[in-house]
Amino acid sequence: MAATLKDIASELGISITTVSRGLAGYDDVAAETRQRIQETAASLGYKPNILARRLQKQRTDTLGFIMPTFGPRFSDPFFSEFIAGIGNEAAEQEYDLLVSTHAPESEQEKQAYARATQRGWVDGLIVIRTRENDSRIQHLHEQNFPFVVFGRTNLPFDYPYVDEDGVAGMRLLVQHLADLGHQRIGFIMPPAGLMFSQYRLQGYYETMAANNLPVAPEWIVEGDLTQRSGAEAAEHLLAVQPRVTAVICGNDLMAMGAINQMQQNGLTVGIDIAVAGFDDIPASAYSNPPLTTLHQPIYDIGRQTCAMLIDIVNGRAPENPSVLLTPTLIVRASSGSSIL
Amino acid sequence: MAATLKDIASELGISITTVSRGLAGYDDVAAETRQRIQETAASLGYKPNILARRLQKQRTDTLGFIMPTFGPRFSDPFFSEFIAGIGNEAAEQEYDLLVSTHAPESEQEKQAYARATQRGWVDGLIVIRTRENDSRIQHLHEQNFPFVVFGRTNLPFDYPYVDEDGVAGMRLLVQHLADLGHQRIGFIMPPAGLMFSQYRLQGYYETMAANNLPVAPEWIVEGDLTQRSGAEAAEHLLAVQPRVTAVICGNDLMAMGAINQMQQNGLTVGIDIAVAGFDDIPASAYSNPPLTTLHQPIYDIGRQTCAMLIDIVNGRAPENPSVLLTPTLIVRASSGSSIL
DNA sequence: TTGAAAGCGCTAACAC
DNA sequence: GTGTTAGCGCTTTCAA
Repeated sequence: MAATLKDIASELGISITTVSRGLAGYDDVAAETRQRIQETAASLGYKPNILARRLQKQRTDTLGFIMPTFGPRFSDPFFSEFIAGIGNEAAEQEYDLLVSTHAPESEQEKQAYARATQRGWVDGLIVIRTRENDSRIQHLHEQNFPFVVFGRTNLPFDYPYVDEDGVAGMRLLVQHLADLGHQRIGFIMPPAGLMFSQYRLQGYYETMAANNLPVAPEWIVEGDLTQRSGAEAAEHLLAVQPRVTAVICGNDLMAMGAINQMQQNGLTVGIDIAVAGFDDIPASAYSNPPLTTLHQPIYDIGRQTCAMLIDIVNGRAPENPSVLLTPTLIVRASSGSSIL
Repeated sequence: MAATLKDIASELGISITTVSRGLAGYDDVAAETRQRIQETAASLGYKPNILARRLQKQRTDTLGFIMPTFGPRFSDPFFSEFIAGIGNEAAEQEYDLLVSTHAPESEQEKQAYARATQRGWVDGLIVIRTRENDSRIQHLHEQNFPFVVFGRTNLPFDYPYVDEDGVAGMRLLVQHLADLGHQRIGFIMPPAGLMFSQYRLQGYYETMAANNLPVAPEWIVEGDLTQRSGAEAAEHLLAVQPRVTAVICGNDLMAMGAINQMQQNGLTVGIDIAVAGFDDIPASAYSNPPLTTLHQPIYDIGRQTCAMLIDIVNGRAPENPSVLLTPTLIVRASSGSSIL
């Protein structure tokens, strides 16, 4: 039912080649012929078959993004914003975006990467939520397949990435709390296997040390980035005596869970105890109390990551293949005021 | 560099056809031949070119999802969860998911739909956030292109959809507040152009009337689904005298903004004033106070929508092409207790 | 200015 | 069991 070049050609009694060129706007087609071709194409409702074109051109004009999702109730505002960023950049540069979702480190995820690097699937991949010795990056590197990472990993070769400087971010945050007079600062860290956890943890240790503040092992509790785990971690932290006076959370979602738990325990967050997050998701400005956090420009990071990938798949060297952005400290009521 | 069937064939001195069949596991290939084919394929690192296969088979095994996004800071947890739902269902049934993002009603969105219905792009589309006389649905219907909608619209023909019963949901919620003794109940409605706003508004009117409660026009303020707009709308509502004693918000995000604003005005939400949302995003359980809301199983809706679409693109009639789900009322502290 | 022909990589009907 | 042939729809040399 859908019209092809062949249909137009036979309708007009000319060759497929000429039709193809006429439609493509080549100037070696007589103006009158082109005119007739375009009219016929329009009347037949011709639409090029993108698959055929791609097979011929040997490129898909498609980018892939394999989302690591945890469990069924996967609802992290981070991802909507990131997808909007890469999606808009891709659309502007006329690329399609293929998205798939898999549990991290699962067999399915491996297969998804194996498939994605087949010819004809996508021209390049975006990788996020890096892990230690990230096998995805290892694989892509070995296959010599184009990719850009949001995040870094500890593998002994170079690869293009955009990342936030977690160490610097935590430095700002810990220093802020230390300046307010806090001495016992807990840390609800993100899953240890994620690279950004390590940077944030490192920043925490470094800045505590720089302020001559000791760190008790019980002050560090691991969560899984959800509100629920933040609440559970807070429960553990509060049981440790002498109690911490401030708690830094590895992301805003956990911070919200932690705040909720503290409030249920009768504490007034921002007065009895200080809490801070990481990410500055929109909700953090509207929580009660509003959340002190580190702002990351997720949308822009998405755009930048995508733009870099498009450069790479087109054989252009990215201007800067190792982008490191420092998060901005956003002070709100949850970290309270000086307790000196 | 990548090996093709041709490479394997010439390596082995046999025909491409035999290689193709050997790899596909047809049983009309000698076991020994198949063996050799597979070994050579493995050693050459053969991976089928998906584009060529799709061109031949005349199907893309890909589904499309065009996200309506508003502004750069687009960060709605609803979408992560929905994408996880359709993504997982698609993956299980071996479909790819093509995602693009465009501002609703924009020229780009129109073009995206026009492109998506070209042959070879995707086999079917998922449409969400329906609007009045939704031009997307009109277009897809006219083109006779396979699609499934999450939501409904007011067009005079049938189409497959999954939707929440917004009228029934609001009935539960308004009744809950009326039962608590509230008589002046405000409504921060979602954008009027969205169909679900109309259902929710209708449910609000109907249930107010059923309880013999009058509705003042000033009690209805329109927001844009973001926290910010919820806060602004609340500010307007609070200025109206006599003051409403309860406020229903068209989604949880606006409810959080509204709560924040009320608190800044010195009100204790859940005591001085009741607030409720719609969606039950994970954050609503952890807000302060926790939010009374209507639960929608977004993830399952995503899966169901996607499964229905896959049925349709395969020419199977969906079991039930018009699924209407009633949201569940989740009562939390934000709606307080009886004020009788 | 136009057309014939080859080819992108794969599948499948049909013949041997 | 295996090969020949045609074809999916398009682009692009090369000749005319």
